[in-house]
Amino acid sequence: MTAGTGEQRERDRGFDHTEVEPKWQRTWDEEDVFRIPDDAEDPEYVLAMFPYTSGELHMGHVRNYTITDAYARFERLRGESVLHPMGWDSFGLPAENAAEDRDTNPRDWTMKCIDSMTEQFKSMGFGYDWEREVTTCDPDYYRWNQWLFKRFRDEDLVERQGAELNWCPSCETVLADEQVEEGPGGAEICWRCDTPIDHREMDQWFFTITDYAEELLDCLDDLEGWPNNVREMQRNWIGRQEGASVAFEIPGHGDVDIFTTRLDTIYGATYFSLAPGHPVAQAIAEENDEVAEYIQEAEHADEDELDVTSGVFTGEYAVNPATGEEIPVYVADYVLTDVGTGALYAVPAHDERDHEFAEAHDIDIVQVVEPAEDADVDPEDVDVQEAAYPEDGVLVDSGEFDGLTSEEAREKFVEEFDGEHRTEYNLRDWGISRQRYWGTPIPMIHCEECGHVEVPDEDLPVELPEFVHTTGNPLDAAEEWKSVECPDCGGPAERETDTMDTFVDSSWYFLRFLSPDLDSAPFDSERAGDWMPVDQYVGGIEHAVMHLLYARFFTKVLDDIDLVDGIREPFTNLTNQGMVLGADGNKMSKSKGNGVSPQRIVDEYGADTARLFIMEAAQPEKEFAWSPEGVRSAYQFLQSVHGLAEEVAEGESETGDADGEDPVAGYVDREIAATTARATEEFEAFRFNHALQAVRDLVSLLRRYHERDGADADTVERGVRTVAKLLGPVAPHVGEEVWALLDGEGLLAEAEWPEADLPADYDVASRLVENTREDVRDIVETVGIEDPETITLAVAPEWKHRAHEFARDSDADNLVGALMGRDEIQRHGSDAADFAKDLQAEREALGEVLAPDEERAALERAAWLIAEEFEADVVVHSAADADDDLAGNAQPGRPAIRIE
RNA sequence: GCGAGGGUAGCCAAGCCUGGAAACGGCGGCGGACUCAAGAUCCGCUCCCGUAGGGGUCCAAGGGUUCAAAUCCCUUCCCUCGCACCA
Repeated sequence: MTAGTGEQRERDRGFDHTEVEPKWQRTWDEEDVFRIPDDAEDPEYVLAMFPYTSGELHMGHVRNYTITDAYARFERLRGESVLHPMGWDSFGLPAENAAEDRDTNPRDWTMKCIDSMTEQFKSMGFGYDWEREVTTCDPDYYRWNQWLFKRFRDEDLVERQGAELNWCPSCETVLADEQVEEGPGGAEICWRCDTPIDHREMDQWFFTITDYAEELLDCLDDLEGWPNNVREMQRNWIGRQEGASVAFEIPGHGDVDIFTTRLDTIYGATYFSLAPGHPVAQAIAEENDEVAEYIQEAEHADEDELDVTSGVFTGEYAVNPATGEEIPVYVADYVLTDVGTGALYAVPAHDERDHEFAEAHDIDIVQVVEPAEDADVDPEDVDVQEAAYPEDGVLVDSGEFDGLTSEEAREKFVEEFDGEHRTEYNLRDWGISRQRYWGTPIPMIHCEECGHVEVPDEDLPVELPEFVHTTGNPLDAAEEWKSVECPDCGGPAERETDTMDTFVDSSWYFLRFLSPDLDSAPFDSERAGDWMPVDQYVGGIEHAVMHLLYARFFTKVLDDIDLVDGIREPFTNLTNQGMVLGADGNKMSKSKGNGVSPQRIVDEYGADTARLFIMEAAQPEKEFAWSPEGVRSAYQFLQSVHGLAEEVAEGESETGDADGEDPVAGYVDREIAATTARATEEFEAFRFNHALQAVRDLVSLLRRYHERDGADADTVERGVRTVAKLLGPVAPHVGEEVWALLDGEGLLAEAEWPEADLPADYDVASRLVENTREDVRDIVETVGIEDPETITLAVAPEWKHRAHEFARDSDADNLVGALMGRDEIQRHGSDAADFAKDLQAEREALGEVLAPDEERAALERAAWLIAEEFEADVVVHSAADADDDLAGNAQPGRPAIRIE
């Protein structure tokens, strides 16, 4: 930074953030402003997704945490108890990698990161109850992962399954399905390191989240405080399919269950297809080399390597229970082992993939459904030999069932062919085993004699041993730690060396915040019943499926084992904050060099500037680009507010017209009230940028008024105090500073939010004023009046207002007639007739207007703005005071204007 | 392909649910005030025409409902995101 630049000088005149910000941070801390006592009743629970302990706060974090901090502060000012805690998602592979790179161990590295991040959080002025800090890698935390694992096991929600699993060769661990992403060319890659994954057959610990699939899906409909896209992503992920299963006999191999959503097409089944992984396919392979070869090929092929129509005839035939016919059995790669039952009957006439396959293998195509009468397709135009007809319709060629609709047939056939209704889900059980060190040890022991034995509760936590540098899993290398006595038989046994997926940690951390030090249970159940669910949860969209689904699952289980009282969803309202892009509009990245470090901005401009800029830039869900001009503008605005406060504080507190009759002060007063109302509404709706815009407008007005001769000092001071409060949630340090300058009572952080009622007729009056100002400008401009001296405004006469009101309420067919039938109007002769016609023309669109005297008062309050703008005298007349020429032009809500 | 969300002035973007003013803001541009000047700040203007507040044309395109449509309904086109050999 160059000393002596214009900006530097500017800064010397205003407040110095490097001094002001730490001062207030210390004060809040000393005063315990953000503490929430355990006996608080149903506080507002405001939560941001806790950060992974990378050691560095980036812009995304700053945005995330500014949003929750602003909202928490806002709610606190409104008199709510607010729970706004922070913790550390501190287990995970990056710590191990960092330890390897730096010749240290994951614990020390993580703790250092936490220290440094805590500093950064504090320098941003985020108001957390640090007494409730939670750290997942602390044995006092993860012992409860272990305890919960055992309770889940009591409920039969833990299973040991052998399965083919996703293995990341770089991370040397398995990954959950949710942690596998699609890379270039359709390859499956690791979500962390983008390494293409392998598949390995391993024994793993699973949480049987599928037991909750139905509820997890159904409850999404009621999560109205969640964004639609997140709910939709979860619906997709859970993937419910309603269908039926029916058995087909393959002689020599018994009954094979199929799953279908189109049981109505069963008469059109012309072949049968097994997934390569299906047990019957495997059995056939043992005697059939061609099948064995194909299976081998299919299992090792990468995506896209096999043709979509690839498959092999097995030589076997399945019996169609509907027709009694024998249809050929194929093994085909397009049938997936883990979808449905891994077996299906194929109906080429009514399924596009089956059609394609049938054409390639020269299999019959038999139509059994045709368009219903009310369909937009003519049955004549359907040629299933050409293309499949996959829509529902009416059955044909289906024996005695011809004429049934598809829907009726699906229902009927379940009974008819001895099948059953069945619901399939895409969701798989949650494999939580990870072959890594830096995680929660799974509290199990393997005994040769007794098998899998739990570690007794009194031996929890199973703590991690010293970290050793090794290839593979350090827990495997920790021989001494590994070897234990079997709790059941006392014989020699070995500890489980897998640790838990770190998503276990984050599935209930929001509950630990309620009672972080409790050592008899993971959390205080009674308090959970009162304080949960989280009212506002803010975090990134990347957790739409994994974290948010797991946390929902945990919450439901915890309720079912009576640890929480009737709370079945953890997060009532969810907001996904948008991305902060680089100034060039691209995602911030090292390679593009467009990143902005929060620390640099805080050093240079202060936390308040960063916070204000971020909150002004866009609504929380929207992305926005970093803008140096925007940052500077935020900084200057804060300086300007502070400057105004200083001037107000220094000025002699003379009161202009102390009697409160000054119409200009009245105007400013109404604007103060209106801004408060507007800002309050916008804060509530999470549209901070709109609230801040209103505050900026008010500050401009206050400055303008303050600089005016005879301005009422009380009014200005009241205005600036209001600004301090409205700005406080977003720019808390400057807010406190301004508050203190004006001798505010106590701390701003603990002050009371201002009353927020919109002044009477505010909207109508301000529209009147705006329109009138625009009209004056329009006239001056169009006519080209060089230097106006007097601007006269005249309000419309009473009778026009009455006529207007009458027209608004009237539903008379002939409005002109109805109006002219009224004596008070009719006696104004042709003026009345003309006006009545005008009213008739726009009768349906007539807006609300003020009464004549209110209209006049509103114009008088605002006259100073016009006077200043044109450096002219402004006179406001009632209809009676104005000369007839002028008054005649006036309409309700539209005063007559004369400019001389 | 299925699903969700979108398309608003030169650019970004509010409004749409709950129909009623060429349509909030911001950026950029233009004019003015302040200044020796520049910057910053403040006040205006920024679809077209207009010497008294007027007229014309507007919210992806087309159609419909209505006294009245950016807003409601239908059709088409385009964009973004999620899911997908899902039986």
